Amino acid sequence: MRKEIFSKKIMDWYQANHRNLPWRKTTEPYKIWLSEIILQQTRVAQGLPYYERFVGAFPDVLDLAKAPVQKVLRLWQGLGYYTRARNLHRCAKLVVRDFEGHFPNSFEGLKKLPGIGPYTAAAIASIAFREPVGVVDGNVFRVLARIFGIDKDIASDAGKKYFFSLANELLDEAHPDIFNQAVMEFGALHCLPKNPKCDGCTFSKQCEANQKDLQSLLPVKHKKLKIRTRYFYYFIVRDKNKMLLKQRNGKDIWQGLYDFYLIETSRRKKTAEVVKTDAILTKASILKESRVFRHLLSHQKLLVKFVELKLHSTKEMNLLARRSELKKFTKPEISNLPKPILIDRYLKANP
DNA sequence: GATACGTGGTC
DNA sequence: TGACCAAGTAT
Repeated sequence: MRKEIFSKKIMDWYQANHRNLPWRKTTEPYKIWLSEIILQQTRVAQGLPYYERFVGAFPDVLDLAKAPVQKVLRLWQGLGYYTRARNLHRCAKLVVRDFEGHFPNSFEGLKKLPGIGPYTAAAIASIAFREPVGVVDGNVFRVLARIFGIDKDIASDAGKKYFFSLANELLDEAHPDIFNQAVMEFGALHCLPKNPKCDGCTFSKQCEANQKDLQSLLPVKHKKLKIRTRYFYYFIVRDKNKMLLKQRNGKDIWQGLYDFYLIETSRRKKTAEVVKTDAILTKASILKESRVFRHLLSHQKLLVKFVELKLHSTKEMNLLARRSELKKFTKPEISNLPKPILIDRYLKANP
């Protein structure tokens, strides 16, 4: 699609469909900046009341700079990402001190300020100063990836560069403010992440994703596998020639396999702390405890400690067994059970 | 490049 | 219901 066609269509759509938002009624850099910081990773509906309150409390950058940071944080309360509020305040003070209350009027100048990255610098430069620089946010990634059928990974540096360069090629240099907001608004209202409104879309014929039915596959975002860290405390409870085991069920790892009595905590704790959380265990005496075993799964890191306990009576053991759905096994029986590899390692080291 | 940072909405 | 996502930035 020719650049002129794209920009005309998207800006026509914008003129007909855009929301009336307070920061669209001004070109004051202060208010554009304020709105952009508030809207970082934040929906309009959530940020709007905060914007109104900030403008009411701090009509210009000097008011904001003069305020104590606590007052800024108080107004920000509930919005999240609180570093934004601290940087907002830092930035206001810096603008007053170094620039006599005037924001730098260029993309490069703006990007140096705290809390202003490539997206926000481009947004302020284009909207407040009409500098022809393209914005690239989550909406722009999605809209361009779909319409132009781009399958580059938006999480990679190369992908980001590609989209930034494409956005700048397409940009209507005579109306960078309208163009940029048009692409974002189109992504926010029409070309939605799920169930985009392709029926009757102004780009239905030109859109690669619509033509090839790739809407749900674009944009491509390589999701980084995040590895969860879990803390396992295994208690080895023996009584005469029997020991307690439990068959694992549910949706967790090692389904159907057997392991020892397990207490899982959200963070690393001392064994004594963990024992205290259990009425029966706390009365037992600790025979010995192992080092922390590190066990890696594809998407989990287990930090496991084994603790051998001596209960004072068979009665206590039975109580514990019943409450925790543990079962008693003798040693020969255990060797025939399917058990997690970690347990196997421990048993071999401690026969 | 990966990760932390918050809250609220969506399917 | 547990991801996934939302006008990203700083480290």
